[in-house]
Amino acid sequence: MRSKYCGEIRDSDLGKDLTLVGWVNSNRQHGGINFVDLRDRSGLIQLVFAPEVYKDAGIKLETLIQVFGAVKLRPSEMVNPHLPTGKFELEVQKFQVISQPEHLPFIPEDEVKASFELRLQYRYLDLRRPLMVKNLIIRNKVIQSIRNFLEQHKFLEIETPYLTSPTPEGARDYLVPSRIHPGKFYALAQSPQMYKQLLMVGGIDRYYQFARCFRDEDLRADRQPEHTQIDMEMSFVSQEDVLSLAENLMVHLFNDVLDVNLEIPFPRLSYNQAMIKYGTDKPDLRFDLEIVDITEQAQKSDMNILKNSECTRALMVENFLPSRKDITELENQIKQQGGGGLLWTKYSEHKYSGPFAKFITPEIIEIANPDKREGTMFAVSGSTSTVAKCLGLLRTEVAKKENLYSKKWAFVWIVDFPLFELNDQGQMEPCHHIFTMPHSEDLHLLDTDPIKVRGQQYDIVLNGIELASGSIRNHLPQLQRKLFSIMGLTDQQIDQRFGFLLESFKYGAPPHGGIAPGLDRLVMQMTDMKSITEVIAFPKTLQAAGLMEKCPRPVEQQLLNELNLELTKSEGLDGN
RNA sequence: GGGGCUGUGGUGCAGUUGGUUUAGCACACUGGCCUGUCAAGCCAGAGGCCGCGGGUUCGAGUCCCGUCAGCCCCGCCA
Repeated sequence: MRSKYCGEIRDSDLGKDLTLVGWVNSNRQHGGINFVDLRDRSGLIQLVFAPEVYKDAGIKLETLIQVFGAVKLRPSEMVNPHLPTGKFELEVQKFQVISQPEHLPFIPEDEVKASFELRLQYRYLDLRRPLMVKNLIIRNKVIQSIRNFLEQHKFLEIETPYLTSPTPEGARDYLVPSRIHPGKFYALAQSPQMYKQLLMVGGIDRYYQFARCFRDEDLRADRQPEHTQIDMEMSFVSQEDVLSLAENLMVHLFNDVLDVNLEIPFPRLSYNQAMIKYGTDKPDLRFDLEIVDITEQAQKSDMNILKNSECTRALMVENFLPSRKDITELENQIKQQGGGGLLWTKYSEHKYSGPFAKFITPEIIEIANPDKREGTMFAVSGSTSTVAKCLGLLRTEVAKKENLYSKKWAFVWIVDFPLFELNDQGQMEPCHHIFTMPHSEDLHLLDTDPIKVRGQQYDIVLNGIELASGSIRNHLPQLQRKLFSIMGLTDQQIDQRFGFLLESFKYGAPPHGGIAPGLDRLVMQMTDMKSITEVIAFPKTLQAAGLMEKCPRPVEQQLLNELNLELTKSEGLDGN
C-alpha cells in the first residue's frame, strides 16, 4: 500500500516513483497548481498536484489519501529549510481518497488550540500531532534502551500478577470483586513489591519489569491512577551496588536517547540535610540557593516570635530585590503552607532595610549572609516541619520568578531516610515501606528510640521531582516481625497479611534490594513536558475518568448479581 | 475532604460598571478567484441564545446561589 514513510524521503529517492499514504496536513490551492503537505508519523512531505490531476479532489484537512508519483527536487529558491524533506516534493500522477473526515472536533497541530478535555475525548486525533508522536517515540526509545542495559546486566524480565491481595496500609486499592468467591475481592497491584521479593527467594537473582501500578488516590499533574514503574530487584547487593547500577542505567539511557552525558556519581544528601538545606526530600538542585538554620541565634534576639519558636531558618537570595507586591504574594503562599508569616529584609548599599532589619543580629548575618551580598534575606519561624516546608516552597518560587536555573539535569540521591515516621494519630508508620532494612549501626535504637532508626532507603530526585525510590529489603524474618510489632501489628495480623512472605524467608532467603524509577515521570522530564498525561497514550483526567471510553460507568443489575454486589446508591445502576 | 482558575458557533478567544436591538474576532467548514505556496492570499457564505438548574431585576452572557465538567494546588499518594 505504500513504499515509504513521508518524512523519510531523502536524496536516494530522487527520481523514484513512490506510493505514499498519509493525512492532509495542509492544502494550498493556487488554481493552476496545488500543494498538499502529507503527514504520517514520520513527518511531512510536500505533494504537488497539476490542475488536471487535482480536479475536484475533495481534499481538506485530515483527509486520508494514497498518492503515486515521482520524487523531484524543488526549485532551489523554493526549498523549505524547516523540513527534513524540504528539498523534495512528490509530483502526484495518481491519487485516491482512502477516508474522508467529517467536521473535525479540532485540528491536530502542535500549537493545539483544543482544551485538554477535548484532546482526551478525541485522543486518537490528538495523537496525530507531531509532538505527541515524538513523545511516544521517545518513550519507546527509553523502554528499549533500558531493556538493552538490563539485559546486558543479566536481568530477567518477568511479569507478576496484577490481580493480587488487598492491603490495608499504603495507598487505597482498586478493588476487583470475585465472581467465583462471592463477597471476596482482589486488588489491582499497587506495585509488584512482594512478588519481586519472592522472585529473589526463588533464586531469580536479578529481575526487572515495566510494571503497571494502580493506586486509587487523588491525582496531580504527575500522578495517574495507573502508572508504569521500571521495577528492578537484585540479590546479594548492598545499597552501594544498587546506587551504582541505577546511576549507570541513567548514564546509558540519557546518552542513548538524548545524547546527553551525565556525570556520576550523582551528589548525595541525607534526608536530614535535604530537609534543612532545601526544606524538602525532593530538592530541585538546578539552582544553588540554600536554607540555613538560625534557630539558636534567633532565640537570642529581641523579637518574641523568634525567641519562642522551635525553629527559625533563613534564605538569602542574592541580587533579588522584590517589590512589596511580590513579597506579599510570596507571603500568601507561605501562609497557605501553614506558616505564620514571612520575615524579610533587603540588604543593599551596606544596610539592611525592611521589617526584619531591626531584629537582625550580627550572629544571624554571620550565618545567613557572611559575604555581605546584596539581595533579600527571608526567614520563617515556627515548628521545624512547617519552617522547612515554607522555606522549601519559597526557595523554588524565587527560583521560578528569577529563573535561577543554571543546570539542565540535576540528579541527586536522597539517602538515610528515617525508617519510621509518626502519623496524625501519633502511631509509627513506615516512612517508605514495611520491608525496608534498617541501617545496621542503628539496630540498637530499635528498642530504645525507634523513630531515630534510619532505613536503607534511597530516592533519586531529578530537577525537584521524585524519579525513583528503592531500598535494601529485610530478609530476616525475626527482625521483620519486630518491625511489624513496632508499628503496632499483632502476630495474627502479621501472619494474615504477610505470612507467606515471612514464611518464604525461612527457606534460604538471599539479601536483596532494588529500585523502581517511574517511567512516566522520567519520560515527562526527558521530553520537557509539564504533565505525565503528555507521555501516556490514553491518560485519565484528574477525576480518574476516561473521557473517550467513558469510564467508569454504571453496569447492569445482572452483572452485579453475578458478583454478589448490591449498590447503596441506585444512581450507580445502568439505565437510572 | 479543602482552596483557586476556567466553561460563549466545530475549535480558540473578545464581550467594558446588567440595557444600542442582527453577541464580535481568528482558525476550521461551504462556494468562487488565483501556476510555487509552505500558518498561502483575495471575495462571498453557512454556523452560537452564552455548561446545566434556580434566583435577583422592568431587563442577565454580564450579579447571587446551587450543580456538573476540565485544569492547578493542599491533604492524601507505604
